[in-house]
Amino acid sequence: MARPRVLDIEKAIDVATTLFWRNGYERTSVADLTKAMGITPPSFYFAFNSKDGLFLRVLEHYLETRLSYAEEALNEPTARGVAELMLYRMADLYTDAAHPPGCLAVNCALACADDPGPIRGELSKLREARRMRLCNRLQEAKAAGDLPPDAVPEELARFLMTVGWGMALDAQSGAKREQLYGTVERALKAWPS
Amino acid sequence: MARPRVLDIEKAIDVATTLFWRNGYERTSVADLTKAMGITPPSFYFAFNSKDGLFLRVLEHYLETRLSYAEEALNEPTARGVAELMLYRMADLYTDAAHPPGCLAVNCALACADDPGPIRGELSKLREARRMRLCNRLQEAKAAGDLPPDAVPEELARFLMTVGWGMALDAQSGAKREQLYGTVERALKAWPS
DNA sequence: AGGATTATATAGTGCTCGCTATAGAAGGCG
DNA sequence: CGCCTTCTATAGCGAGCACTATATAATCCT
Repeated sequence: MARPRVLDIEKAIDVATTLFWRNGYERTSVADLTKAMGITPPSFYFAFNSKDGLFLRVLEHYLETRLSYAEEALNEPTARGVAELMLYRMADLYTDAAHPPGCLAVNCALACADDPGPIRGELSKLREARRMRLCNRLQEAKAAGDLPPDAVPEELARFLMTVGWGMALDAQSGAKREQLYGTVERALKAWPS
Repeated sequence: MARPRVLDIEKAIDVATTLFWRNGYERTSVADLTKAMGITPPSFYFAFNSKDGLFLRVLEHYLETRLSYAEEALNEPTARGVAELMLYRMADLYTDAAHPPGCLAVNCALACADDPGPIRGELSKLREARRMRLCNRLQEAKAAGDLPPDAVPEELARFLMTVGWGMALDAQSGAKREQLYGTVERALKAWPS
């Protein structure tokens, strides 16, 4: 009908992902985003409605592409394998030179307000959902005799997530992949036999 | 010589600590601070010079009062005791109902810029210093035969700090003290015998 | 009390924030 | 082409930010 759209949404989301990842949600301004995307504010708001709206899309994209990489671990046949692969893939993700260090969700989690906007809630829901999936998988394992009878899936899942978040912070502070691997190996020593 | 100061610096720092702890550095405005302190901006700047200056004092105070509580663990006679007490005290601190949940330093770490101001650098230095102290203590232990010869103090220290940071995030997300205790117990299972 | 001194309060600085009203440029269809 | 639709650019909105210049009030020393 008319002038074709020139903005590449996919690429714009990639750019935004990098900025949010590196600087957090609040420290990334719309001006930064539009400048990096090479567009002007009206185009930005036509495409994404709001900064919040863009961030939610970035988060969704991050969840689908990066975190799913770690959550493939849930398909491992043994509970031990699940724990191992999940931690190693987290360590890989948080130290992937193709992206800023650390975890996008963790890096932004603390930098968002508690009351306004759906962002903090979304991040919290995301963390809870990940732990629930892991917990469910470990419950299956326990039912199948793949974990000792005294193992508490909820506790084990929380432990793994805690180590993962800690590694995300460590990576963002500059820790190298091998150092995270050391932490992973150490943490796995706590896994029930 | 003249009108005596009415502002209670100690109390003002306490108030600021709570605000920074709960909302992070960036989301706490000078207006929020002055309102909570019951003073006006000029008094604020007379007393603290800048928002950064206040934050550094808050951080110093936090380090001396709260974190020293966790670092008393370094005085434990055995390496195992050091690890145990440190993790438990972190869990206690992060779930102390007298303060907002989580760790002030962690809550603010990600919400600060990387280039401007000395804040991020200060937080990073603080984390590094804590790990170094712990690492040195574990090296002593190893030299004294209190840790196996194949133990790597640097790796163990990093592991403990990682679990601590993860717990800080978990607590800030609403985890209860007993749940953190579960994580601590699990983490301690990874400790070399 | 007088007057120097110092903390306070009012009001406002320039800046950046997220966001948008208005107007102009670019292409498909008759 | 001429026109209409759709995207884009310029410019600026009000609000909030960290911070401060000016003026006022309160105290101690003489």
